[in-house]
Amino acid sequence: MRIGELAERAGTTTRTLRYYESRGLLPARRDPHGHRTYDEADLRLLRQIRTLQDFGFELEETRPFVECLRAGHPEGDACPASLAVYRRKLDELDALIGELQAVRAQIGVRLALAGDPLCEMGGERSWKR
Amino acid sequence: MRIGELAERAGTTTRTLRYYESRGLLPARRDPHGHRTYDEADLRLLRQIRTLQDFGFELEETRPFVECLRAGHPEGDACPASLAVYRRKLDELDALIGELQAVRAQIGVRLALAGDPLCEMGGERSWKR
DNA sequence: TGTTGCCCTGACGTCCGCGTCAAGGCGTAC
DNA sequence: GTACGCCTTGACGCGGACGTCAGGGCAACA
Repeated sequence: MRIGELAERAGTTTRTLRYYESRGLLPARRDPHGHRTYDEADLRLLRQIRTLQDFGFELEETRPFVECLRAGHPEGDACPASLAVYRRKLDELDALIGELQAVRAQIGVRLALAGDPLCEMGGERSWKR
Repeated sequence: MRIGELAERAGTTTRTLRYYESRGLLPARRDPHGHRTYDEADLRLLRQIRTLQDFGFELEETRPFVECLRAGHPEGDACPASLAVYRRKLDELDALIGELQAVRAQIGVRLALAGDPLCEMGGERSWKR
């Protein structure tokens, strides 16, 4: 299949695919016209990238997963390098979530002090006002 | 005081102050040499901006707080517009924290499925591995 | 023959909060 | 005189993941 079809089937754009190729993440074969050609395996790689992107992974962080799939593993996270990225991401998320919860608490306090009766306190247990 | 002193007292840089001025957030008087001149009130405004920036507020979101202080209120969050920003930020934070926790849980599950015995499950109660 | 539709490369634009460099002015100290 | 230190404006750079435009090619269909 060509780039337009792959983009559509993965819910992304041709620009994105060309960008991935420029980063060496998803290289394409070429047909006699110089047009990029992809197969079902490429679609799987692309879906893996998109899933991780949706999780907030940077593009470079998806590389181990892609290479793992290309190495023949059935899942992108079947390789040690992928698991290492998972663990790093877990630590990053924990740190970030902690900071955001601290900020949330601060703002909650200030809202309460400013006399907003709709504001509940307590942090993560009461999300809705 | 001049720009260098204000920057140092607020723990920031002259570049940052000129940028704030270019955004209309912290305009400066000028002395006969054309040099920017600030007073203690400007330092308070600047500290307010920096505090909110540290909280993750965008520069534009700090504007109501600055204007509130400039209007003579003792606190930047004493005005309705500031409180509105607080509430919007709370909602944004809750949404973001929720998403991040969902992602964290997903990654935790995948790590566990991939056979990482060090990984604990359960989301926000067990942050450390 | 012309129009449509897909593809190509190259390059500049976007957002945000500045960092960094260039080129120059003014005042003080040595 | 000249070196230093602070100030000025203007403008380009950065990072990340693309969006968008310019200019052109090739094939199928009417």
